[in-house]
Amino acid sequence: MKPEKITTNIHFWLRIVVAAPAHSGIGGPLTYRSELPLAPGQLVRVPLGRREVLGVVWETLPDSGDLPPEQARAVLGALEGLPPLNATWRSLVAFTAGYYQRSLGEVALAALPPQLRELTAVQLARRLKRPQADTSSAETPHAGLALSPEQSAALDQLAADPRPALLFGSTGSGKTEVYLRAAARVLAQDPEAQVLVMVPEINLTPQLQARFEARFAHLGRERVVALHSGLTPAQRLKSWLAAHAGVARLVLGTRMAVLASMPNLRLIVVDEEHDPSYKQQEGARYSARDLAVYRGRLEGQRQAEAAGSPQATEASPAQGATPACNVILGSATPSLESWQATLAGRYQRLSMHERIGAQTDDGSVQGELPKVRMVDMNHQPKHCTLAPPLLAAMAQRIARGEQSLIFLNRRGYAPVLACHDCGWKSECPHCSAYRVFHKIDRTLRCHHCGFTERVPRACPSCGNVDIAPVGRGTERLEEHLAELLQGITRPDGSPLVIARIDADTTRLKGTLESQLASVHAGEVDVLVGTQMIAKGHDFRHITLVAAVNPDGALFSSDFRAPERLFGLLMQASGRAGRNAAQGAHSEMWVQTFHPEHPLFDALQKHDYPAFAAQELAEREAAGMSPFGFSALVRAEARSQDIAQGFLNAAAAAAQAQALPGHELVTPYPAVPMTIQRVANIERAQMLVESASRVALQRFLAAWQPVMDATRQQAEFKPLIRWAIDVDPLAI
DNA sequence: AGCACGCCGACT
DNA sequence: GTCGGCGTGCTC
Repeated sequence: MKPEKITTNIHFWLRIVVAAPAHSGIGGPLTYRSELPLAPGQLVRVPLGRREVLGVVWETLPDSGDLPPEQARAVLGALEGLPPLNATWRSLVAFTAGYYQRSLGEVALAALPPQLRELTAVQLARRLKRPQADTSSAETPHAGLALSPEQSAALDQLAADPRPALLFGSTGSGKTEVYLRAAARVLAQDPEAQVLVMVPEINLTPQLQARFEARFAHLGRERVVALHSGLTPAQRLKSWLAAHAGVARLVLGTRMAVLASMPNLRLIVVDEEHDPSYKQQEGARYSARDLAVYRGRLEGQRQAEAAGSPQATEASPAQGATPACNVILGSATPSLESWQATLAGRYQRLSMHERIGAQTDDGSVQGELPKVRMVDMNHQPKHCTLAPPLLAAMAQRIARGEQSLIFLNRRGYAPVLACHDCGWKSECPHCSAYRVFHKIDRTLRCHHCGFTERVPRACPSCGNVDIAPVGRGTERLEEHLAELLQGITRPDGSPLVIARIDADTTRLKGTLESQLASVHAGEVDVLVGTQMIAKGHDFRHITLVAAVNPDGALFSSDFRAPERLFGLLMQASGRAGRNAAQGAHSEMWVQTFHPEHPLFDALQKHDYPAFAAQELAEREAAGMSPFGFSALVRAEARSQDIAQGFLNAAAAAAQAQALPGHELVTPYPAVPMTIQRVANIERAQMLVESASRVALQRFLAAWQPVMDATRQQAEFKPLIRWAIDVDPLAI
């Protein structure tokens, strides 16, 4: 870069972060100069190469530092009217970048709404000038129904104890009401306070948003905003700006919301905290739940400091409020990490187990948990998909005008198409996986790379026309059920209706909503679906839930599979009988070849603590999370040799150089990933374990440059990419 | 990540 | 003769 002439001798030196990945050589902030003083946290436009990019001022310098002054380029301008991102936000970003091994800029810029990068000064000014939200009306929030003793106790404990709280409450125990009350209390105590509520999926935001908006209508319009990737860029910018300006009092969002700028954040709620969606699966692979806990601590520290120092009053006018930012993690089946934290005393546990009837509309009281019935498939007719007793139970429900929900975690018609003559199977030519047979459009589809072909009329290998589907997906189950239940009628004599909900039937926007609506309206007698219907949807008239084939998770190589299965089954059983009148005869059916498995025993008793105790004992013995810490390094190349070779070479280099922390860290040899090849790319991974989180962190930080250097070696040039996943969900 | 520059194949 | 493929390299 040609040195630019410096036209004035008054300048300020700044370190500014820009969006560049860690391996680009500019992982940290870059030095710029400015004629105007700029504060840390200011958003600025800066020249980078030949483009203009958005940056965040990270720190101010007394001089140009180690960079020759003439090489520093001038800041083009600050984004006028935007208050700087505060120190807490910057600490949170710095922690995230460090912990998850990404560059500061990557995390910082990814946390800002994308539209902010393109906006001109004029456009931004217009955005900021928009009428602010109304001032709060004097109207008091409605008194609401009386809380249950458990709910009151939970709220009291929350106010008294600053530790993160695990709100352990079964489906229907009224966790949402606790969130609402806790939020209401914080918002009422401090007119500036903000609350962040996170949910695992975008699907779940509209209903919850409606509920929060109704409850907080007295605060004025636009005080409740949503923040998730389903918003248009303009909406997302609007919500973000409202949160950043402190106008939005309540932000409801998905995992991305944990990095939203909220200058007066006083409460964070993570609903369904065990949900794997909170772990970002690309870019900076952070866990929004873990960051929420960290952020709560940071915000609490900031407020404690603010309360203690005299000059802080301007920033925080709150009087008499407790200097803390509560974090509530809610779940009926907590992650074992959070559960263990309550056992160790790092989190407080708030338990709620009475089932409360619908709070708002029908005013019904106590519901009962459904009875869990295990079906031993060893004692059922061979090769039957649905056991006769289950079918009989379903038929009964239909005749009574009640609904059934049947789970099968496998979409499509059949997972494989096979030739019985020569043994051909519908493998994907680009992946190490089978293509799934979709009967509806007669295609073979690869669920990994998307490769789709019409079903061949005869075996492509031997020409035999006798090729047949093997196994069952939701599509085939739906078809099968129609045959098995043929002739069964509803109370009014009309034929039964079977519907299916999975990723295939809801591809079009809005179809999920309309399908759910028809279930709610009672138009459907039997609903077949994948786990997407287990989450959040409150089906009042379902009195039977069945899991057709949950065995896969019992002996999976993925150590978290049992935890997920237990959660899914508990959640599924919670779908049944939320209507108190029907609760008494609601049932959860589980078909299994392993009825003696302790997981099912705990399930039958609805006993999460027993299940957690079993799992934790196993995890502790194996040194796995939450008793040990791990990271995965993944590499992709055209050949396994290159991908694995790179990982092994990088590990060898780390060993040779005795990187900090190495004596407490164990890298395992590189292995192919479970699905070894996707879209013709070979994938390998290396597990790195340690009993010490700190040692693992130090090791990874030091290892990154070593990996960069390894990458530069000629033999690893063909490597496509590599990435570190800290605290991976699955190994 | 962008976005250059740079050196080899089929087209107005 | 140029348009354009993506390999390599740099950005305060």
